[in-house]
Parts: sequence; C-alpha cells; structure tokens
Amino acid sequence: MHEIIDSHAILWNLDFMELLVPTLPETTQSNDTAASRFVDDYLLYQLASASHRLSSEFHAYVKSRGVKIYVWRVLACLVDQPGLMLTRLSALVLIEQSRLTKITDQMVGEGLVSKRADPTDRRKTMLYVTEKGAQTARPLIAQAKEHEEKSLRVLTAQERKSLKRVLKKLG
Amino acid sequence: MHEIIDSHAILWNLDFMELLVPTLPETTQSNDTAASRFVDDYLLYQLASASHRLSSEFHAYVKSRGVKIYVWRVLACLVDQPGLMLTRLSALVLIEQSRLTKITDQMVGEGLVSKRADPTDRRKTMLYVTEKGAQTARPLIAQAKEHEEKSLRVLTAQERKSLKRVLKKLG
DNA sequence: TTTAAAAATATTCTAAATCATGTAATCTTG
DNA sequence: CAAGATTACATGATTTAGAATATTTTTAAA
Repeated sequence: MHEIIDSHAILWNLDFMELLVPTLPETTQSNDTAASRFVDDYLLYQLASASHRLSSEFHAYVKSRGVKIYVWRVLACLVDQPGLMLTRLSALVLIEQSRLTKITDQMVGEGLVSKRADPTDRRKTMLYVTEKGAQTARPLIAQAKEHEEKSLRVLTAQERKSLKRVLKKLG
Repeated sequence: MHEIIDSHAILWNLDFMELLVPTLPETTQSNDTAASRFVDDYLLYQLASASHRLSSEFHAYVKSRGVKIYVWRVLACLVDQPGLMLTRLSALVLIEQSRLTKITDQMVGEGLVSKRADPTDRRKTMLYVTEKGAQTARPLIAQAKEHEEKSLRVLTAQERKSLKRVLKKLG
C-alpha cells in the first residue's frame, strides 16, 4: 500500500539473507475466500507493496554494512551527478528539501560528500561525492545490481523490458 | 530511489489537482549529457519513484479531505477483511506492528475502527471498520479508482495488464 | 501438568520525516 | 535601479516511523 508507503518512503534492498517478513500462519477468522480485496488490484498499492518488499530486502544489506538508508540513497543518486544542486538532488532522491539539507550536512560531517556554493548563483549549493563517499557507494551499488538481477529472475525477459519501460513512463 | 524511497513510505495519491512537484528549471552546471545515471535503470529506484510520484498525487486528495495517510491505508486494507488480526493487517498495510497498534488505537478513539479480542485466542485482536470508517473510506476508494484510471491512461492495454501481473509477482 | 518456547500485541525510547516559516540571493519590471 | 516577487536553502517545532523490549497468552515438549 505504501508508497503507498513509499512511503516515500523506502529505497532499495537485498535478499542475500532470508526474507524479513516471515509468512504468517493462516488466520482463524474471516474471508480468505473473499479473493477480492480492493487493494489487491489497486495499482498504487501494488507499486508500494513491490517497492516495499524489494527495498526491505536490500535495505537489510545496506544496514548490515553500517550505512543508513538515506545515506545510501543520496550516494546512489549523487554519484553520477557531481555538482548537482540540493533542490534537484532532493527531487531525484525523493527526499524533501529540508530533510535533505540536514542529511547532507551530516554527510559532510562524515566526509561522504562536500558542498560548494555555486559561483554564478550563491543561493545554490553544489554537492559532490567525496572519495570516501565513492568508496562507500561502490560495493553497495555492486550489491544492488546483483540484488536486482536476482529479483528479476522471476520475470521473463519480455516482462523485464516491459516493466522498466512502463515504470519509466509512470515515474 | 526510495522505495528506494518507498518509503516507505507512501501509499496512494491523486492528481485531480495539478502535480505537486513542479518541474525545476534546468540546472546550470553538470552533466545533463551523461544520460546514464545508475539509478535511472535501477529497478528498486524506478519502483520507488513511480510509487512515490503516483502516491503523492493521490495523497494530496486524501489530505484535502482531512484524512491522514495512514488512516486511509488502514481503512483501504481493512474494509474488505473484517476481523483481520493486527499482525496480519500490519503485513498487508505495510506498517510495522508497533506503529499499527498505536494507529489503530487512535482510530478506535475516532470511531473509525473497533477492536475485539479473538475468543479462541485472547492474544489476537480482531479489527473491524465501523460504519463511520466505511463512510470515510467510500469516497476515497472511489477517487482512488478514478485516479488509478487516469494514471493508467499513459499505458497501452497490454502494458496495463502486464504491469499488474508483474507487480503481483514482485510484491 | 509444569516448563520452555513461541506468538500477538503493547510500551518505551529514539530516529526520521514533514510542515511552516525564515533568510538571503537573484530576478522582474516598472 | 528600486520594490516586490521568486528561488534556494536553512531552521525549529511537530508528527510519524522504527527498534528494542516487555507482557500476556498459547503451544509444545519433557
């Protein structure tokens, strides 16, 4: 539902370890028969659910490396866009501007990124991944690709192509 | 990225009003040329991004009706499953158990749902949407369907079918 | 059946996300 | 070029989410 929950919240995850969400035993009461819950065929729920499940998987890995999810997200988004200004990174990384300001400040303190005022417009903050940030990101990106590969195995080649094309249209 | 952000985060939204995320002006610096950001082709990012964008749209509507996002999510998930126990609702609605306990307590206070101990297992809490809850949910579900319909217009009939099938496989 | 283990939910504490607003720099336009 | 509007970012207060743990009830095993 989220993203529905996507909550925004929710970026990426990995199942090199077993699933986090154990299958629950059958419930005592209520219509398991009623095969038609509203949400089951609701696009926004399906998106949120898939996003949530897959991201949770990978997040377990990110956390196991001692990296905060939002740090991973920022690095993954920024690594290919040196000098990106804060507001644009905010839209890309799906994190609110005011929140991203705090996150990047913290990351500057940790030596993962650096900030520089844009000389042509001093309102703008240009962001750069530092060498340390790049070193942090590298193995995570490698694992992300591996996890993605695994996740896509349940789909046919056709389905994979179609999915990505469609998601680009929607996103 | 979220879901990457999926944020979690994020359930469902509606664009009966104009998009919330205004298109930003072109950035001064940096490689708009480099058409290959890692995240652009990363499944978990694409899922998070689509989920985030679409949900944000609909959330604007939910909020305009004075309904909290998590309340919407709970009602939407519970309305077809009377008597569902807390933990199972938690998995369905993509909200953590401890959080859901608080949310549902609050919703009981607002008369939107009711709780009843399962007579066969007093550990379990069975949840029910009240009439007031159903009345709250009804117009939101209608709008959700409308919004979904709108969202899917950018896709071909083929793509829609494929998308939902694939999302069910992934979610 | 007692005892240990597991399951379901509640509680507490902390972290993270959001909102509203503030400030400074730039842009617009008369 | 000066006044107001806009843009970019920062700050502070509040809400929401999450992790860890406690409590109660069932289940399983000895």
